[in-house]
Amino acid sequence: MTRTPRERMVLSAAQLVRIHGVGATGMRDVVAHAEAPRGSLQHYFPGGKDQLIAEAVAWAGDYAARRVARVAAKIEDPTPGKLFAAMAAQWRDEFTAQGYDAGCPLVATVADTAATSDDLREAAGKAFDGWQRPVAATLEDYGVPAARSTSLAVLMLSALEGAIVLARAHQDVAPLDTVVAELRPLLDGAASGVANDSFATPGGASTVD
Amino acid sequence: MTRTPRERMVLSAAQLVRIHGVGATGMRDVVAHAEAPRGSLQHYFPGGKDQLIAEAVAWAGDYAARRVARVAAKIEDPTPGKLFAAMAAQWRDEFTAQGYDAGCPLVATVADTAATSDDLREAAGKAFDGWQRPVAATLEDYGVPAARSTSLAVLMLSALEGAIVLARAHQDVAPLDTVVAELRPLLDGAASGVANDSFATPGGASTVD
DNA sequence: GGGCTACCATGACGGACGTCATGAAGGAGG
DNA sequence: CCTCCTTCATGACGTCCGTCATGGTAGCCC
Repeated sequence: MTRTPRERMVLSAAQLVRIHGVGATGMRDVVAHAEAPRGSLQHYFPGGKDQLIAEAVAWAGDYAARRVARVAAKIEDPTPGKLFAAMAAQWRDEFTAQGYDAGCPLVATVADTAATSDDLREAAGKAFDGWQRPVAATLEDYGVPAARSTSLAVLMLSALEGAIVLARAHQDVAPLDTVVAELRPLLDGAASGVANDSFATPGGASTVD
Repeated sequence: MTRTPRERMVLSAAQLVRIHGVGATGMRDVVAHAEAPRGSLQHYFPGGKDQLIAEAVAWAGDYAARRVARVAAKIEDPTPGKLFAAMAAQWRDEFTAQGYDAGCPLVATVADTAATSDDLREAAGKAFDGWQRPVAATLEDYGVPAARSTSLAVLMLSALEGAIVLARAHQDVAPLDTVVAELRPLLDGAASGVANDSFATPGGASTVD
């Protein structure tokens, strides 16, 4: 609570984007939520709404990255599958405790502005990268080969984001549990040096048709 | 092109939501895009914007379901992994051909309105169900046990939706290719009757910590 | 033909938005 | 004390939004 008004506004913007999306999040809503003076907007964010949202997206990316590091440190007997389960559990806990009003701000930003603002789309892309990097690094710590770790990190982020959307649509955490249950063996298998395609049809083409 | 103005408006609404999200899609934009008379809005959609968007979402769900059936019919020597690859390839092709402006309308609707409108959130949930059902049914046709097919369908939808978001953020189809490459062995393994948790730690708890 | 219904056209209303102009506190340094 | 600069306050402007009111046209049915 000792945060500067500027920080509060960025943080409030991120939270409001999670709930209402970029388009439906007004500048007046942000200052009201941040209990900040409205006049400060044009002072701290001369770039207008885009600058504010871009900073909120960047903050969200950093926050996600920090959260990965924090949760990874608390896993005992760590495996890739447990890391993914822990990441999903954070969303599970929030949904059950706080409801399904808030989703991922990066998804909301991409959905609303990918076609409209290159700046915001790029900011979201960098935020995703900043989130993906510690995931991949942690996977390597757990014994996943470097060549594989970024691929698995992309899979984890994709499955998690998609499950979040499904969970919100259904107001049910079941999709989160499902992707964790299904992905866990695959992820843990990658750490023990088992080849990726041990089950693939031998000699099968890697493209469809 | 022989579509009725009403159909054109629903279809245009769906396309505009894919690009701009729900909040930034205006009714005037819809009638302009559909080349429909503006006066028809209050006649065909007395429920206002919510009704129009809800119908667009429902249409999108039906369309996705039809597309699954259509693409499944064209796969030779079908396996679950090939089905997933084919579904991802449809998005891959669209991104490379048309650019990254348009995403999944269901994701955009959930991100924008999950906290605001129960009607739209529910419509999105039903649309996801209508999409998931033919996927699960096709998996069963391919030899996946019934108990497993819905779980894998949820995983496929989640991973696909998440990869679509990542692809749009990066303006690169790589995430789609990655999730297909990583998920293919797992999916194909499920069809040959291999147990899901063959790699899981024996007797391990299914929750983290 | 008269009347009824379906469909389309147009303009207006109230509100919310992002942005800007203007100006007032309030401490720092001379 | 005066001045400068950061920070905050407030009101206004122009635009766009979703919705509504009103009226016009076209075709079918009795």
